[in-house]
Amino acid sequence: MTGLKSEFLQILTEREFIHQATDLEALDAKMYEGPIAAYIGFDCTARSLHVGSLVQIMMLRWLQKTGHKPIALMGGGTSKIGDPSGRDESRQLMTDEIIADNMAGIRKPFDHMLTFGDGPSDAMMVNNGEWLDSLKYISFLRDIGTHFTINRMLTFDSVKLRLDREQPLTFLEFNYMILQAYDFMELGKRYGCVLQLGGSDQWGNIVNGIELARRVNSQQLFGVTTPLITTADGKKMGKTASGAIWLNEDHLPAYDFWQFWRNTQDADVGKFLRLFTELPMDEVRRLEKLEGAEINEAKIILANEVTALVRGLDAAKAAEATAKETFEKGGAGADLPTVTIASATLEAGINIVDLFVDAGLGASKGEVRRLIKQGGAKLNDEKVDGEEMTVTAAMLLDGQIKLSAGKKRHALVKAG
RNA sequence: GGAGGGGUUGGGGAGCGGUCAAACCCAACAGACUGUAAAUCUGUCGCCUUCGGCUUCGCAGGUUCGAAUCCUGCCCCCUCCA
Repeated sequence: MTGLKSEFLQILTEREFIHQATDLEALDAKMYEGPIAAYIGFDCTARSLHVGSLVQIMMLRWLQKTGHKPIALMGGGTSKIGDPSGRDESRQLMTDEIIADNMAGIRKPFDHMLTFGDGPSDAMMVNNGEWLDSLKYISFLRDIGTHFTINRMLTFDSVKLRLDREQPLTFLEFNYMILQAYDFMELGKRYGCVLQLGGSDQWGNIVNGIELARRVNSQQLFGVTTPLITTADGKKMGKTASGAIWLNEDHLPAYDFWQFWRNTQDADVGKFLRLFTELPMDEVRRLEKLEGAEINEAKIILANEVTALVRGLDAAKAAEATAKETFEKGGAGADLPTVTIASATLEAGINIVDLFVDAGLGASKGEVRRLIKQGGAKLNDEKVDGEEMTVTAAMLLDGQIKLSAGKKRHALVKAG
């Protein structure tokens, strides 16, 4: 776009990652001059990250690809406090065990997506518990606390919002921004990290770190934030009926993950290709221009690319094969969710409604009955037209029965 | 501490003694149309085997033939005053 010189910032700009940035020209100059280290912090509040964090991880990848050093900071220490940004209520305090457990879960996708090691552009994973856990209160207050005025802290959105709504903000949470600021400075000191990336909700926290480093060390640090990613109809991306789109396989099977991307709205295809794949921009522009049924090609590519990135190539291929088999050939792909029913039960016969519930295609029998009544239930691709139907082993085709609820939800039943 | 207002089915939000499983909106789900898209239209949307039953309207009791609706106690939230 404009006269940016560094490859990293050019890419980020072109792919529309940047929402706000501090002193972009100076940062650009520095990144053009030579490799830098940059970090993003991740909360350890769940066992897996979801697609909301994928934007951030993509930035780390680009950082690595363009020769810089990405640091993934695990908030092992700060998660004991809880970030009040954008929240009306305090987080539940978490125990050390839970945090450690979460951290182990969150780690997983990073191994796919970044190359870790000791080389100059190898990624690092650091836990801020390393320095936060052992802080000495009085000396911390004297060294760091003097650089923060309450007056200013009260003006930050994360704080102001709570106060305006007269929601309690504990002193514990009030300290969060100071600790995150301290993190930034500490990473600068330890690893020469000069840039913090993050979501737009982290702007305040990032700026605090920059100011702290300037006051304490007269060091110039930089910050870049990404916009909140929304879908074309204005919703926050990544929420579906069945829940968040998790990055971890044990939270969301690869097939479902793939389907999420495959079902992207037309209007979002370009945006998602830019942010969540590394396809060349020429290709992105070509794909997003496709119209009518043709844009489905772009969606499949999107799904393949993202799934391969996050889950690995094999998972992506399996998911694509299953989708193809299921949707294009009307068959039953191996990657569909599968339930096993005891052979004896199946021999004796099981009611269709119960089977749908067992297969997870309905939350209650009532729901399944409704589904049948409305003509949305299928068994081996034949419409189920009565709730009295009994399913028996005789209906197994190649050892399995395919159940469908509507056009998109399928499951396989096997005898076992 | 004082004075008021409120907690209803995923969310918002009606209902204020029977006709209430509870209006309406959103979300969700299914069907039609399509392209595994969006928009639109139609239907559904507590649980259970039924025009039948069961369990729901912060919690626990009570009044009544009958309560989400009235009374008592408790818990939680909000607004205003101090």
